[in-house]
Amino acid sequence: MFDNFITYLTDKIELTPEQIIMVEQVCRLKKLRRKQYLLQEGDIWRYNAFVSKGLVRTFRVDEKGQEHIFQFSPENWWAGDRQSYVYEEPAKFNIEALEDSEIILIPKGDFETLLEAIPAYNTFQRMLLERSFVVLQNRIHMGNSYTAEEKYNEFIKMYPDIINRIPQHMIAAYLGLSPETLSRVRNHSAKK
Amino acid sequence: MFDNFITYLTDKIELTPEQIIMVEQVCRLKKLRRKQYLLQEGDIWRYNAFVSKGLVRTFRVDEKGQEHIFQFSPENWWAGDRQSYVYEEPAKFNIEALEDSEIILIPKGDFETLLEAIPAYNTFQRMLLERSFVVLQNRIHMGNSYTAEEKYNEFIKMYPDIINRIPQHMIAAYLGLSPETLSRVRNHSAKK
DNA sequence: CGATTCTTTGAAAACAGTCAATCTGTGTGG
DNA sequence: CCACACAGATTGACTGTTTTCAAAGAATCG
Repeated sequence: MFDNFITYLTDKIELTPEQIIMVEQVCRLKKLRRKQYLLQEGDIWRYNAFVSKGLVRTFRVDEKGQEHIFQFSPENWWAGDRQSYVYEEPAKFNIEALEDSEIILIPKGDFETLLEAIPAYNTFQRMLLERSFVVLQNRIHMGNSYTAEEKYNEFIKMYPDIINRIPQHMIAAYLGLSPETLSRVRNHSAKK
Repeated sequence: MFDNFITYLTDKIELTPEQIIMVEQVCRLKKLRRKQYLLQEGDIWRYNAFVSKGLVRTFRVDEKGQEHIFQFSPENWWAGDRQSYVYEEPAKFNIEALEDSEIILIPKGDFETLLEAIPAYNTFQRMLLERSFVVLQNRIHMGNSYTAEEKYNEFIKMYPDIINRIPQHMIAAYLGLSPETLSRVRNHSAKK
């Protein structure tokens, strides 16, 4: 039931059989159908969510009603609203399934217990956060210095495996472009 | 000598006298004069750097030769290149003093030892990283959905205390605007 | 198949960037 | 103490990229 997740974990860190049981005991499986929400803006996010199957998007709606996608999470990625999680305040993000998905939820309290009980996991978790930090940093740089075309090229270079599972206008919403601009960029690039 | 830093730390977490000594023993003081560099692109960054006095900027130069400022670090903030630090690869960033500054350097290895020896510090460090993550997240959103004017207003709201210590064209380089655009935004806003 | 959703295309408008010149203030050296 | 040089800020005119609005076409889901 949690095999995907356990495989993912034991791939990264060594776990004793007892520790594996410990992990399994705090896992909860949640199935989502396409278009179903895992988190709605305004609710407080109190989980760590591992996508074991499917694809999920984390997005935000701005004052003008426009959607901005923060992250796509396919299998073996995490999803969540860190701001809501850390500060325990209402989420600004929504999380929605783009495909029928299976999510493993670990409640915040249990997760913290895990980290304390398994030092290697604590270290791994910190590394994960540091890497995510670097990714965000590069996205800021990209946003400030790349043209629309460069942004798109960077995206297909970074995420070649998921582009065909995501509607184009959502890639635009991720890159901070209008759908029309992205469409033009794609066709124009092809011409050259 | 390291008083500022020790005050900062004991303000956040409880430390025994022995632990304080432990911390002090791994600290190194580095004085920088205005325009001096703490890190140059291409070098590997192996420290944790706490600004105990002065002001420092972390920036990157893109292919077109344009500067993009990632962060300003005044007193009681940290500076560094996390990508270089984590992956031990050549830095893409430069760090330069904007004022005569005093920096406390803790070598990577020593810092990790500290975190292991002082669990409370480990937790605090993780919280710091999580908060930084949230800040970056919001900056991405800002970059994708704010106009030039909104970006500037957000900046003065977030960092009212340092705006008068930073030349305007550097604020522009931080926000991803041209200096001319920022100048116009400021005057135009005043008119209304 | 029917309806919705997604993509493409065109034309016009808005926004920010570039280039160039001028203006301002500051600090340095004669 | 003045004059000059230099870095930074402002302004204007122009350009270019991206957005917006609108409509039509294509694809997909139920």
